[in-house]
Amino acid sequence: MGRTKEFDPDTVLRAALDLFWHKGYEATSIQDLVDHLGIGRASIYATFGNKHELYLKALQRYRESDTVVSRLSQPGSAIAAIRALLHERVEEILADSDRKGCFAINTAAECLPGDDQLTRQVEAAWNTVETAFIGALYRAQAQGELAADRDPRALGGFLITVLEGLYALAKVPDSQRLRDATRVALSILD
Amino acid sequence: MGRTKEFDPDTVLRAALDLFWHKGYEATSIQDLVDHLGIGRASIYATFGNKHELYLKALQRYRESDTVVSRLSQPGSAIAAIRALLHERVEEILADSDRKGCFAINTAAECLPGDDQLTRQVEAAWNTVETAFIGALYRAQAQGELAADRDPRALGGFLITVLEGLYALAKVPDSQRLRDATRVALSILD
DNA sequence: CATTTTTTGGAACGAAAAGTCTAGAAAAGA
DNA sequence: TCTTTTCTAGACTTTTCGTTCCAAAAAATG
Repeated sequence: MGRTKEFDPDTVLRAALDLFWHKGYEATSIQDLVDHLGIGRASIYATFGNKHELYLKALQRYRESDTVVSRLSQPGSAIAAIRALLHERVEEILADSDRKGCFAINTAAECLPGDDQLTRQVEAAWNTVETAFIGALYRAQAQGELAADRDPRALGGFLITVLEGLYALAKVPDSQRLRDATRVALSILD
Repeated sequence: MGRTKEFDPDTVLRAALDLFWHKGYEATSIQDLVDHLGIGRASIYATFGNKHELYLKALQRYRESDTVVSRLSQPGSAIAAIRALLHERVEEILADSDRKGCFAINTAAECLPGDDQLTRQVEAAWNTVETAFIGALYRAQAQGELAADRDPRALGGFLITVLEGLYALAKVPDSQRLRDATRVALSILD
């Protein structure tokens, strides 16, 4: 019983994520959200709580929609998957006229340290990605594509550092720099 | 003629930089600045203009105090200088209990794109660092420490990407990850 | 069809924001 | 020493912030 919502909460959350991603936490006002989400103030508060909770949920939504883990755990060559992922991400960055970068980095740079909940989310996000890299590298060793004396853990830490570096530089993208950096970084796997 | 300032503008600017670095642009209010700089509102506006101009000057001040260029152009082995710089920066990141990260990245993540003046400053900052890396790599080739068939430009782009990646991850520092990443990255120069 | 429950848009709230203004204090030059 | 000029502290203004409240509207149940 009772009236049903006129909107799809997940669609609205996705729109909120886009806005936060584009403008950052502090610079995005509730009025901005009202204007872009297509629903009223009261509906925002009733559905998502306050601004901070909404941002937190947007970050969770961002993490859920990230494809790194699935891309790296597909069957087939793990090394090829890593290479394809990095190249794909660089081209994505260069093609994005909005220059939004990585939502996790944007969050980290603006809100960390000092926000414990966001800190935990960002930490978890990066741990997830790093673990995916490490897992892929172990698979690569099993597949004989990575020498047994290489250290998957160290290489995983290296790869996420490079990936986040690329996303950091994405705010002022230079196609040659980003492609060169990717190529050099991947040569580590040869 | 006329009264003299009771404060040293550069000291105050440095303090403003510290505060912006710690809290970010939007989250730092003029009141915060008044409380921390030790001078009155009117003095802030009279000396530095509005908040945005003050932030811009703080960023310029940050760039001027950066030591990457001088560290990389010291006489002696250029490769050793690059290695020392990266290791030093990682230890600096790990030792910084404030977890402020890199002011340029923080600025880029929060204020770019959308602020043309800050964009130009961040772009110039990164170009300066990248150029310093490239110059050091050319010197390394001249010194016979880097093979002649390596591409200093591509390696320079790679090194700044790694450095900024390390700074991005500095918000949730993991000593093993950062040290591993640095070690792997520097193995490129072997 | 009526009742109940929840959503909805917009008005309203107090707090805090950025920036301005004014009165007085202090230093430099005559 | 007296005048002039600039600096300083804090009150003030206007706007915008995040959040709450309220009356009307609409869907689901009986």
